[in-house]
Amino acid sequence: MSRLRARFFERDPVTCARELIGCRLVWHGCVGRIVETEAYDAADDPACHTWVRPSARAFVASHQAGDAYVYLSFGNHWLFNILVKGPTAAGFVLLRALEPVAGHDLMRERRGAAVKDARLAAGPGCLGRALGMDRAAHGLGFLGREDCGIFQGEGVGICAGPRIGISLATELPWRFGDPGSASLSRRF
DNA sequence: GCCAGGATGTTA
DNA sequence: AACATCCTGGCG
Repeated sequence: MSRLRARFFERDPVTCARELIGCRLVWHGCVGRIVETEAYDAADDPACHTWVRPSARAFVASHQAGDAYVYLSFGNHWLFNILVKGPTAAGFVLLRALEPVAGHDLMRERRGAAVKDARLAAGPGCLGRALGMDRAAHGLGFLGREDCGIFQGEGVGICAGPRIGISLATELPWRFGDPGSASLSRRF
């Protein structure tokens, strides 16, 4: 299985978001198959943080492709994005859902014993919680770390639809997923 | 099953 | 004031 390098993220966010479906995320003892992502474009996407946040624009300028962009949403949910930054485009890919592959015990500890395995990281907030995400991960170049990374997966059917939970640019079909997965945050 | 509402902290 | 969310409870 081949490890994704920063080069993978030196392309436009929509392409990256789509091609991440089916890949495996390794994160400090947890492994999950990426089954849902969203793309956010730094150039002209009103839903992207760069649209209204100088701090997000500064992040893009001062970090490298593949670095983690992590922030707190609604006061309790750490959302895990990956910086995409190439010659002609920049933005973020939000990781929205994983199918647990390994580290179930760790994830269950953080999410609660009652949560079904398939639902441990089924949603961006749940994913952050399951992985133990917090501000310490923000800005981290994790692709090359021993205990972290993303690895190529087998090809799967990928579908697209409108992004979830936003109020601007809702017409863009920039949510991607494996429609057969039981770990989607919502059905397509 | 579906929907409305509240918790909660950071940014601007 | 808004927000890239989640869980609960009320109602069919």
